[in-house]
Amino acid sequence: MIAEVSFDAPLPHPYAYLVPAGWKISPGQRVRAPLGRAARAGVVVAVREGEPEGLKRLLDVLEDEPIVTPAQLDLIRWIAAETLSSVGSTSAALLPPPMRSDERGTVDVLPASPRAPAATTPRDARPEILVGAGRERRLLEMIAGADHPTLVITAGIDVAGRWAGRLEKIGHTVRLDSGVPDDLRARSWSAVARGTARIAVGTRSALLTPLPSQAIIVLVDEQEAAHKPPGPPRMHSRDVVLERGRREQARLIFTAATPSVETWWRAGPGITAAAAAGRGAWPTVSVADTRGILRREPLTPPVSRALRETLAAGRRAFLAVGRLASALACDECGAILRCAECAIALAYSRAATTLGCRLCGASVPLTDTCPECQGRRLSPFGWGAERVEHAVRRRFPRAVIARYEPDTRGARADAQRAATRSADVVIGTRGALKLFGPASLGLAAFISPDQLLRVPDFRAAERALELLWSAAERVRSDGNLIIQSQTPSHSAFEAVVQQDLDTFYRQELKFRAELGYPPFRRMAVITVDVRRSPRTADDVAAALRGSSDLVAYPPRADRRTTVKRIVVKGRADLPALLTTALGDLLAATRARRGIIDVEVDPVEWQF
DNA sequence: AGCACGCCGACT
DNA sequence: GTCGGCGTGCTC
Repeated sequence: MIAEVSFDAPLPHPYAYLVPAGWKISPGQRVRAPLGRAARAGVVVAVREGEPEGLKRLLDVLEDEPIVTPAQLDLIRWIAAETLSSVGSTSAALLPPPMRSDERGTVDVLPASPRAPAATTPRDARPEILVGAGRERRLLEMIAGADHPTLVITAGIDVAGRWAGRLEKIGHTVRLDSGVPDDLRARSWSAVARGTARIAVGTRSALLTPLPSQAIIVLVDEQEAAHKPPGPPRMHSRDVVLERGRREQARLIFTAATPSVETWWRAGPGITAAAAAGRGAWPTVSVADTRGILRREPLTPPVSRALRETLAAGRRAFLAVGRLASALACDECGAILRCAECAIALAYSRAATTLGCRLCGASVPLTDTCPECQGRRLSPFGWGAERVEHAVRRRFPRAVIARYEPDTRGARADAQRAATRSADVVIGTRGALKLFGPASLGLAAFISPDQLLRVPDFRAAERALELLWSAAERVRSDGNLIIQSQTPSHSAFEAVVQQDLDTFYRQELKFRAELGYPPFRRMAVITVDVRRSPRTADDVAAALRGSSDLVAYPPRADRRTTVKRIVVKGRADLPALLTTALGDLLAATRARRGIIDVEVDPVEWQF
């Protein structure tokens, strides 16, 4: 017998090995086999008869039974094809790490009996969408009331942990994410497969957990970009769940405060009623127009007033700032001081004597002369956390103010957590929102959310809505959410003011349809490393132009790095068209070296 | 991915 | 005269 093995390496094809006599090897089983000089772990993707000459022998099995069914192996193949990735790297990302040999022996991985029957006529998966107030309570009730095993997928390990705690109150819950030790995780995987564990929680690595038929798969916060982090499997968990649900006839439940535009569109008219029914308590939301206001003061009068009232009432306030720090600009010619290397605005901080580049870390001495016009009137614009803090301190000297810095770790993170817990006013970026529970704030104010709408991403408005809505849910119904903006009538702001999702999505879908964006077209971004292969970008662009069903935009250089990007649009069959068009280029070594990188259905638009 | 081979610069 | 850079190629 010959086993075809796929490895977790950028190898496009499986490799054939001789199965030693007497071994029972099936597809979906993980093995160790010699590859080059080393022994490596891989997954058996096929077993066949054939000529064994010239083949090496398998070294070892990592499990006595397959860890996935043939149907799931087929799903892995589908994911690999859709993402233009290898089967080996896709399965490595979707399966729990193999147990060490000293841990094995007690666990039978996949039993013969309860496995999902292959769907005879796959129907389109229609997830139930839980939106609006109380959606998490409703989800818990649904899981408690259902008589079927449930797999809950979250975007992050911390969220998985929180849900594990909530679900434990309903029934015994196992965790399948890397927040628990590997051996426990492997045991939980097999417990779910055997049907002895009824409720399981995990992140992306739990997406393929074998489930009995009629299982429920829940995707928590389906709109989260964190459901598609970098690295394999290069697919949003939503798309994996939809395909799995379609193949296995599973019941799918998505939760979202603000569903992705794709999900809203897929859900059909029913979601409009669901969103309307989900309108719960809501704070007073207002937009403070900053047009024509002197740019020396980050707090508009409405925000100052609300902050005063909030502090007087003994409630807490959150002031949201953008990730971009403030910069220096010339009052005479308007030039912005930029990093000579990276061309991005240098960050200005009030205390520092230098300007810093957020990208390359370069430090430039503070100057008082405009490099463009030699003018002497450089002044800060944009509102970094530091400048906002200064403004609040000046007005409210007795308030306890804490700043939330996103990338703090270790002891400093603990100190920060303590500081933000006891502060009256927390100033921070969007990451700070997770510090506050539902309806816990007296005031949330967005200092300059217009930045969110200026990022060059067609999902900018959707992202802005997500953030603002999430803030609104954290404000008490007798509290205030204030949005300071130069474009106060923007549809994302209007949606939060009116607590009306439907109008926003209708407009957004119209815009997406007109401009040919998802869900009406699929997109891909192809990145080519110019330094290592200068002509490849042109070769790729030429290859894409050969396909009449693809629209490829000209390669665009990224000033900050050595890459060029090509944006491609196509229809539902985009991955297949890309595979055909790029065939030889992808098979070449340079593709595997990461010189050509294809990201299908990108969610984070790096500029 | 890892690892070998292979051809050009600064040094025990 | 070697040690070592990483460009190119291969792994059943």
